[in-house]
Amino acid sequence: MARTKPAEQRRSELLDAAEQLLAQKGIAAVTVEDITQAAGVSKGTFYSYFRAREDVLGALRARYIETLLDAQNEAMSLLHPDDWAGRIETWLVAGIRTFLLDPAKHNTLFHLPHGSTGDDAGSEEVGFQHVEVLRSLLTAGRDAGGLRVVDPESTAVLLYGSIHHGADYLFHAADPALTERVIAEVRRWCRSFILPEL
Amino acid sequence: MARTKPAEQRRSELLDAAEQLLAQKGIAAVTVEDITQAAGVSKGTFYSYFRAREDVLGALRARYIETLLDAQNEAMSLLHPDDWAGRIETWLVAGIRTFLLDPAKHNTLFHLPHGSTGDDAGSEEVGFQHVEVLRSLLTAGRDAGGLRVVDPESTAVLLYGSIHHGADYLFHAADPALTERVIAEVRRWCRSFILPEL
Amino acid sequence: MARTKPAEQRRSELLDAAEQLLAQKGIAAVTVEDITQAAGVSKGTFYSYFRAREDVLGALRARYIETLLDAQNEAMSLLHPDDWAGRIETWLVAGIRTFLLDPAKHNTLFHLPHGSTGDDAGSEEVGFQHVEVLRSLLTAGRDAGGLRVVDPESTAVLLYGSIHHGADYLFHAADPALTERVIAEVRRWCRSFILPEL
Amino acid sequence: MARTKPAEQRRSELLDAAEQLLAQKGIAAVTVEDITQAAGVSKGTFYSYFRAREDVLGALRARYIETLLDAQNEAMSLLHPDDWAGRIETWLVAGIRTFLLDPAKHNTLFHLPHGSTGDDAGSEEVGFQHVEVLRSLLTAGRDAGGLRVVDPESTAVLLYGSIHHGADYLFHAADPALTERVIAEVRRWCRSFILPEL
DNA sequence: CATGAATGAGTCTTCATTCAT
DNA sequence: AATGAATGAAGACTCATTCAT
Repeated sequence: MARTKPAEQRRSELLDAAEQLLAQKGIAAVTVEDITQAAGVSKGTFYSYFRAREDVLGALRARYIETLLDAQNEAMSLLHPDDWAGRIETWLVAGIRTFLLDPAKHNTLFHLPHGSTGDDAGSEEVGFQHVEVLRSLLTAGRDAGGLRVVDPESTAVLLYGSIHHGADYLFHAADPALTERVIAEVRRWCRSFILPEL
Repeated sequence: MARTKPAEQRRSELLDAAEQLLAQKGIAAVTVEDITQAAGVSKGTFYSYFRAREDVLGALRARYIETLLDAQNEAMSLLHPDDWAGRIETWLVAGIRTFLLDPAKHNTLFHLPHGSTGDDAGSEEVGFQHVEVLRSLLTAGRDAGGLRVVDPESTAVLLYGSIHHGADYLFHAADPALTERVIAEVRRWCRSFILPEL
Repeated sequence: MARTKPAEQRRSELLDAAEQLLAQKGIAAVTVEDITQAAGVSKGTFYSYFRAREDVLGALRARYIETLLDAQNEAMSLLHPDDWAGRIETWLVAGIRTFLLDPAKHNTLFHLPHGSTGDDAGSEEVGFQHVEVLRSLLTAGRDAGGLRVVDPESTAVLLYGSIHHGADYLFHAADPALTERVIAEVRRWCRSFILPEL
Repeated sequence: MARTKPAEQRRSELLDAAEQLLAQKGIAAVTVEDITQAAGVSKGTFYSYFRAREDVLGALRARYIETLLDAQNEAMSLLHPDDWAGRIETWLVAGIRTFLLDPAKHNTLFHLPHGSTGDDAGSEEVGFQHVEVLRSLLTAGRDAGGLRVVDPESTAVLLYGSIHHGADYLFHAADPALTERVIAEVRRWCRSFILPEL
């Protein structure tokens, strides 16, 4: 009955199953047995791939962030490298849009009981990676003379917060018109606020 | 042995104890016994004041939001009513500062396991009340001719997100200098972005 | 707010409330608070009238048995004292009929978790009083030459068992026709089995 | 530390332990921990075999009834098929005797708090199976011309009630002499009441 | 006498984790 | 490597009972 599979695939299957369940029932309600059952393996197998139940979360979060960043970067890559404001705008809007494709996934992954995994959850929760990407963009754009930014890091923090919360808010508001208006506002911010004065 | 107290006080004490513990250990980790012990009452007493363990959260969240809004409104009230940009700036900065006075409290109160209480938790989580206050300010300021805002609601959503996440980020970054820089950036936003062109 | 009432009445009210609730929810599910609330008194008051929660049961059982016996004896009293078989028959049938008027009451009162009140519950459960009445009748009838009974006590035990269980069974079967047939059978028993040979 | 056993055996052991304890302390007083401790397993194991504490009852009742019926049928099988009265008499007396071998077991198994499991508990409590066997015997005996019975079903109900309650009564009375006298009375009933007139 | 806030022992149930097979 | 039976610590919740007012 026991069918050996490549370790990486097993791990992936477990991760997929967990993600699915997490989105459905929330973190607290998903048991290890739920996950292994959904993945079609025995309970014991879980512990060959993860040291503890909580470890899945870290992996899933990393995966989600990567996916999101990929989507944003890909959208951004279509624009001309010199179009700094446009690229940032595109990057931000892609973030909102991608999030809204499957908001439940993000919510369950990142709205965690504090202190559950420890303290490293915070860095992911707070979007260090995203902020870092934004900061780089802003800095590069400013250094290249394409953006008017006084403090790239602070701006990155606040800008990321805008869309991060904005997306959350839009999900809860569930108002498509508002979504478009907020996106328009983001674009406006990028244009008026970031564009160089010339 | 049983020392009767006014119901409202008992409830408050339980709430205080819960808040304290929540900030320390996170929601998931706080047991009813923890709370009652900290409040100096027996386990059973808890259930005279709350129907279930989860009920405390709603109360605490409401309390936190109220406190935060009070602090922001109070700070804002010191400025001249016509100083729209200044008032908004002050309101926003007061939010960050108040949050940073006890960031753990906010984090544990609002970063919940998805689907736990389920219902209206989302609206609190997403800061409907704060956004609403901001929107009112922006609308009033625009109508009074003191602010240049295209879409007050969208702006409110994004602006609130900026400081909401900004505060979170600053807490995790734990860098006082960055805090000041971000606050400066917020001020800059308010000035350059919201002030009328004249 | 505290309104003093004659002790006996208070006790009665508590008993009534308990009986009502017992019939509705079963013994295990009825709490002291349920009872006191239904009786319109405070929890503490309960303990002025009963030493413990379980004491109500004894009282209620006694009350029920008394009522049942009264009904049976009254029905029996309408017949001529010399009509031994008829009186016994009437007494038995009255027992079944009275029971069927409110079977839930009996069930909740007597189908108890064993050992709950201790051991004296058994005597009530097993109908010592009823058996004793029957035994007296049978003995008297035999001694008066009106009944053919070899062993009045054994006969009483078995006869009482017949109708006791018969009533229970009829309640569960919920078949009015069967009820009448069983009652007819009881009458037949009494006639053919108990009547003197002449 | 974990010693795996065949599921059926584990289940049996848990059932045995529960039965033992039930007889000793009554249903309400037996905790899941009592049972698992007596069975030598951990508390959690209980819930691998039963969905809830209450589930044990159904299983035990079924087991008891089966055992009792087996004993009665076996005793009856020793007699000649045509000896209808004798077979019924034997069946009845075997019921009493078997019951008296371990009366506590029956008492605790069937004297339940009303409404606990609720559903089909009643049919077991009221001895549907036993009554059915008796009814069959009486009908067959009558049809074969070996018994004088007007209404087999009613007779079965009352007859079963006689011995059912009789056994209970005898257990509580704890008087061996009375036991024999009651059994003699049962025999007399069967002879005089059921035998054909010839 | 009556009240009802407070007590706290007692139960059921869940589930992460282990480990003999 | 995989299995899944077994573990047992942990926690939520109930409720009979007490007692200060």
